[in-house]
Amino acid sequence: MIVSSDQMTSAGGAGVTKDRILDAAERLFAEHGFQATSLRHITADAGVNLAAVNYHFQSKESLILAVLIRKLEPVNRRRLELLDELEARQGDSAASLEEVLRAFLQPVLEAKAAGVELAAFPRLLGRIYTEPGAWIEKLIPRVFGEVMGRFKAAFAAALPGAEPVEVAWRIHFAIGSMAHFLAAGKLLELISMGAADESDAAGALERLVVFTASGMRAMVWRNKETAG
Amino acid sequence: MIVSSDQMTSAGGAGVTKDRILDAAERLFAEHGFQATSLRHITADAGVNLAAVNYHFQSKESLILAVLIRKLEPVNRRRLELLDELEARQGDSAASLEEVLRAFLQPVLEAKAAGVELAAFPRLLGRIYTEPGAWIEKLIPRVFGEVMGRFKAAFAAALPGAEPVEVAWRIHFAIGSMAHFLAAGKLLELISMGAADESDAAGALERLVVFTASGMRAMVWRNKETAG
DNA sequence: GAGACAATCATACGGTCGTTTTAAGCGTAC
DNA sequence: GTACGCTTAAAACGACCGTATGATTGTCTC
Repeated sequence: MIVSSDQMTSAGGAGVTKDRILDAAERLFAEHGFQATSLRHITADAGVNLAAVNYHFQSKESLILAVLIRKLEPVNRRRLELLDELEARQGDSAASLEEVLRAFLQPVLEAKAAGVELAAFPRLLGRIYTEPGAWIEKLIPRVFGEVMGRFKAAFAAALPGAEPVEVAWRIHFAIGSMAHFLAAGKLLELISMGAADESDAAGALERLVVFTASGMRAMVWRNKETAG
Repeated sequence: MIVSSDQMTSAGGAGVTKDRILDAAERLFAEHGFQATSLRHITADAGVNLAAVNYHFQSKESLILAVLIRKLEPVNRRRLELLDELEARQGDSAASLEEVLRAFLQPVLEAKAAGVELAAFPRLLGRIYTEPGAWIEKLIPRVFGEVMGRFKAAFAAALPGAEPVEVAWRIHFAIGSMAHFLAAGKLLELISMGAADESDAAGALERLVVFTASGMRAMVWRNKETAG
């Protein structure tokens, strides 16, 4: 119960309590889901008072948003970094589909490998449009707006001849493979009866890139065949 | 408050209340999720008494299981039907990857097109391994045991040269694309900015089959190239 | 008709939830 | 040294949760 004084200064040491809440919330949300995790669990785990949540964040919803944003921001920043490098290296010519996919997928799988629990987010994504009130819709443009725009253009450039609508379908399927891997990775062990290792980040990335690149390209070819 | 007498006979008319509960629960679970849907919501929506849930089902968990099993059984029966037809038609030679995929995917998309709300299940799948107590793990073998076994063999036959572990990876990715389409179909409209139509069942099936078939095959080829 | 029986009813129990209120502790500025 | 932010603390609020209980209903069997 002894707290050093610098924990409470407003000018000096920054909000320790706030970060403790965020850390505990992130851990518990990932483990039990959002609804099932109560503020009392979080504050008990963080060793802070219950009321601190509603003081630093205004509500549980805002806390969830803060946790997700903090978790996803570095991933998306790394994605844009890789895409920047890629485009700088390519110059005028378009980057290959595999390279764009790698830039998109690698930061996520890296984060997963580094122990960041990302399983909660795909689950949340699927829930956004079915939850009453759609309380979190504003998260999408805020967190994914830039990434979505940049990568849509990159994918379109890497898939010449595909209409924008078809590019969207392919991106959607590719995200699906990734999201399902993140959210239900353990299911892989069940399908393979223990033989496959979901924690093999490098192997997973390579397999994901090959799988999605081929799937996305196949749809282009098919389009060309049937339509052109 | 006037109820016809045949609603209460135990011998004659079958459990009307039970079905009303299942219907309301299915609708509300799909709309709000499992945790967020209370038994009071369900019984109010079904127009039955609160205690009826714990009378006909023993607990909320059992109700959830009953809802899911009722919803998924026809889908999986149809899957096996299509696979039976396919294998009977093929005789000794293996069915093509596309055909196996179609048998696997079509019943799900058909059900979705027919208005059966399936979005809740992928979400649940992702949650199974993170929920405390894993209260629903027994659902997987019960509902998917036969389907999983039969289709694993069919996929392996359609992907000659692939080790079982690699087949599992591919199935996992393919399921991911499907599950993500079911769970977050509306996200597609957002990516395409309203141009793509997620309710186009035939188009979705065709795109899914092409995408996943190509992805799964590409991993075989790559394996042959690098390993052979 | 009387009793057995399954189904439905109104109601209550013990808990937990998110949030609010009120008070206290602390560093800083005047 | 005292008034003033900012942060934490303890306790309570009203609401809702899943479940259990005991009475009541209508129907069937004898």
